[in-house]
Amino acid sequence: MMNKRSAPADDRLDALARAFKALSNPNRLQIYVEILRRQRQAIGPEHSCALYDFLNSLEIGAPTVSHHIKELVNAGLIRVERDGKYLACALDDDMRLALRAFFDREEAAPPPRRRAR
Amino acid sequence: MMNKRSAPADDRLDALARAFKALSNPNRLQIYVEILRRQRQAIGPEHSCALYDFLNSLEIGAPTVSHHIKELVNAGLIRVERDGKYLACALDDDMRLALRAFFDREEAAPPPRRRAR
DNA sequence: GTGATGGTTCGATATCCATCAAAGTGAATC
DNA sequence: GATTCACTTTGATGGATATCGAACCATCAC
Repeated sequence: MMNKRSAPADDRLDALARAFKALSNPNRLQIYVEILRRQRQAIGPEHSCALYDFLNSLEIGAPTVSHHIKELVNAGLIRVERDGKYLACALDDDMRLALRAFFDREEAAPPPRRRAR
Repeated sequence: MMNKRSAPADDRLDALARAFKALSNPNRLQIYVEILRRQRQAIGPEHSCALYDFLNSLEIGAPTVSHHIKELVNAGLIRVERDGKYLACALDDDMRLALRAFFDREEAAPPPRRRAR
């Protein structure tokens, strides 16, 4: 019956908590789902998923979308690349699998890589 | 290319967003994990998982733990029963599986039952 | 170059959240 | 029924967050 929590488990849980926080905002979740959907349908492996794609289906402005995308990146949920004028958002599949494993059963997943704050 | 989002998908996403929000706080996540762990180890199908069990491993007070438990219930993540003086917290397995399915692939899960606010 | 388009950065603001201490409730025990 | 134990309710408070408009930066097309 350990008192307080152990450090490594803490790190892992904190990373998960950050991911959950990123997904806790409906608009951010919607963005994540959209990326997931496009990836799943393999609409285009490249491009797609630029900021303005989300802008039309979400009643929020461009600055807010930009902010949300950054949050998803910081949480390790997606990766982003500049493609000329456009943005190219892609799921981080390691994180997706880590999250799935978390709900599979506890202690099933290796700690996802940390990212900058 | 539907504009704005469709209502039923919205409901489902909102339910997920609420669940993620509940798990976004490290202390609340810790509580959830603890319940998950005890359920997994089948330490005792009954009792266990009372408020004071969490109190010792979390550097927060009893009112806050009480508040967190309520949030987890409202998010549909756990269920709670009074057992005499004590509390009996148990995972909601439907929600756990719905969350797992979400990370499996989008649109794989039936909408989890709604709960009172 | 000039424009236009896609995206970001910067305050500002309004709301929400985690936490606490103090007081309250309800069940067990004496 | 008085005490204790487990928990809850009720403000209060400090800090985080979502969103915006305005200004800014980068890239593409002339």
